[in-house]
Amino acid sequence: MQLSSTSRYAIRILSYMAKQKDTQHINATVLAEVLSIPYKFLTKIMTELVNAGFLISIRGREGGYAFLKESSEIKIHDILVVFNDAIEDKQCVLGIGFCKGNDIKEKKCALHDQWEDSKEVLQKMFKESSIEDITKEGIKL
Amino acid sequence: MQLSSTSRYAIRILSYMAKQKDTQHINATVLAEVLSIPYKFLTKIMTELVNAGFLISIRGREGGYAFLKESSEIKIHDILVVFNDAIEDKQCVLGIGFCKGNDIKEKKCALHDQWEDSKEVLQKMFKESSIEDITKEGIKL
DNA sequence: TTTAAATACTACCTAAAGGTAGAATTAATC
DNA sequence: GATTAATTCTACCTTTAGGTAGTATTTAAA
Repeated sequence: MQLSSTSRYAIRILSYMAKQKDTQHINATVLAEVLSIPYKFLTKIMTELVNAGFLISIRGREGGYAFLKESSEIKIHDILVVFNDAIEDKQCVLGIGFCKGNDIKEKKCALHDQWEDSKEVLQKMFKESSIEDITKEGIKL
Repeated sequence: MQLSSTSRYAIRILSYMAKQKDTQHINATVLAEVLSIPYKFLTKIMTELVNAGFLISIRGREGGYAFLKESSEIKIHDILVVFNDAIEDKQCVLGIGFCKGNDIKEKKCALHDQWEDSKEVLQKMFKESSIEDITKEGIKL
């Protein structure tokens, strides 16, 4: 029960980039090094972050990546959506296709009520926390 | 961000078994059928549930599985531990090995504070809910 | 204009999760 | 005692996530 490592990498990357406010853009070699992420895997993730519209890439020599969206506008939830790691509203903790929620009592799954509460706390956290929010001085990435 | 399907199967199996109070024991063929779990995969899980001490197996003709532990004594958390799906106390949402929690501010990861709250809600749910608790009339498995 | 340093694309490799197959073992019933 | 219905063991197959390799493309600097 945890986020995929791809999602975790992505969050750390964006959070680190947000911390470097003074820098115009930053390249993959540096990111891979400071964040201890395999270079080739990181570039794959970067391309997805560009395609998702969070970043722009500057190609060629002296190139790199920079924010397209404001870091305050990028919520953790948005990142999880890109990497298929978000908790769907209707998602049931015990599986798919047999829990029909509160409508009909018969169709509730065994953990339905307990999960509803936890799910809301998690979703709230992911939907309300932006990259800017989680990027404070003194944190480790 | 969800439980492994193995864990979900295991919870559903135990929950279904707990519902059949009058039945002494129940066999794999029936379980696989009513729960729509591939028979061969189910038997693999059953063996793990036996080895974990939740169930006993009755081998040979007319055999099957029965509870060894009381269903009220089997917490969801215990099941998740068996299938390496539990949330560790120290587990950080952004990865392993770089978030040292509240001790030193410098070592907190970017989502530390937000995750702490959610983690506690989840852990509480998993640690306090027993198989008996989640096995109520009118629920779908 | 060449070179070097960067991203992008395509294809593949590896490990783990999910799932399957078949034979061995066990024990009640005929 | 033979048969049958059950669990168990060992080994393998398939899919997906995580990761790697190599080449093409882009562009600033020399």
